[in-house]
Amino acid sequence: MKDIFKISISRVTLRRLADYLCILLQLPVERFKQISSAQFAKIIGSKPSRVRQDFHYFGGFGKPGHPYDVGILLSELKQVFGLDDRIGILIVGATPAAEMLLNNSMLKTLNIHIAGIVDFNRRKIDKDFHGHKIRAPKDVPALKADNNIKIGVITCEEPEPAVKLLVENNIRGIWNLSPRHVSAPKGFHIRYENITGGLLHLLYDLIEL
Amino acid sequence: MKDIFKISISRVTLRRLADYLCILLQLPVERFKQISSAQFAKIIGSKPSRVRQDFHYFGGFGKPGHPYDVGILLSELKQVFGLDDRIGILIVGATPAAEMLLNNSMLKTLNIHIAGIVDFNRRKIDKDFHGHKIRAPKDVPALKADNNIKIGVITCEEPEPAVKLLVENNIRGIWNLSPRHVSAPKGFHIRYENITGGLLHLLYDLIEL
DNA sequence: TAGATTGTTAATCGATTAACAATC
DNA sequence: TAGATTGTTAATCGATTAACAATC
Repeated sequence: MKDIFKISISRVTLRRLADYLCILLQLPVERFKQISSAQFAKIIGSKPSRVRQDFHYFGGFGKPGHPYDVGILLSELKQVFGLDDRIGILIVGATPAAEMLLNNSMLKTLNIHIAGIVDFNRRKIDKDFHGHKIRAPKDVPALKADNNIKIGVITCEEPEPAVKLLVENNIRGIWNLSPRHVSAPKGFHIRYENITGGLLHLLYDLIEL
Repeated sequence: MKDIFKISISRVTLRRLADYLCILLQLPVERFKQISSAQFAKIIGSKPSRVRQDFHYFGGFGKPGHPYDVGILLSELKQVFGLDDRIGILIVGATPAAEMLLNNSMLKTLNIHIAGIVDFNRRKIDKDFHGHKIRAPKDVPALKADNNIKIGVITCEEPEPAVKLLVENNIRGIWNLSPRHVSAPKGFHIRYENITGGLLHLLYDLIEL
């Protein structure tokens, strides 16, 4: 990463960079000390030139004549996403989606930890949820102070109160796994993750004529 | 949908069409009998001309001079994704991600039902999983015969045996929620759903300089 | 009819790709 | 050095957008 400026990177490129990172983390380390743009492209189903162009936006991560060094690549890609610090996320909603995140091995590998699970339902508060104590909304400031919480994840069906809570606590990244669109003030970043979208796309692919 | 031919539609357009459909399904029906491209664009954070262009690939879903009729739009969009028939999906892996899908209200609304949950772990087979009996891999042919199963969902960490099972049973849509990339023979459609990709994108957005 | 809003086109903008110079 | 593979450019290809004609 040679540039100090944060250049404007397209959503698709950024998304692919995330995929590259996840692929590297899944690779058997002993067998892959180096990886070429061609090998990479084959795994991900892309083209070597696209891989190199994606890296090029950040000045390139290799040296001409040699395949990429997996260790260097990993460290550069982690830096792109600000993963040098340990990142905390706050889950809003003690739901099956929350459990899925608790169970997600990639998050641990990325040095992203679940700093707490909050629920609005009073009967759930203080109960155990797969090894985590469910917290009350009023506990969020204390949790945030201790855990470098950058992102709040909305896993409940109704996103409005969750967004309100995150905005009040100035948690500026909002990952919306609920089915409804929602908005937040300027300075907050929301991502609507419509999981069924991928399934529908697949259904379209299956239609034949 | 005026065209009989399946035109080549870009991934981004198709993905937005899925989002449009999900938004319509979440809209309070009483208040929205009609919706204009401008209203739509505002909800989804897009532009009216892009909404209309997306619909235009399918010949357009409205009549000049009038906003779209929500009922017609819903029916057209469902048709785009082949949702006129009741679609069945098979879940491979009795995992938290599987529970998340069982709990997903959008799937029910889309007339997509979970036809069965299969696991490779013998100790899990025949046990109850949130109201579903966990099935053995050998039961898949019978399940498929009864349930119009179009898609198999891989929710376990290790995708290889799951893909093998789906290919053997000629389930041609493979929705891979596992962290690893995987390939399948020609004629099968695989979608790798890297959920952490969205989270990483959000982390990038939060970096400031 | 007049007004509203779509369908459709074409210009603009951005992403992909191939080609090759650079260089380890 | 020669070979390999990157970094970088520029051409091509595709998506977005604005503008307006069509029309209910």
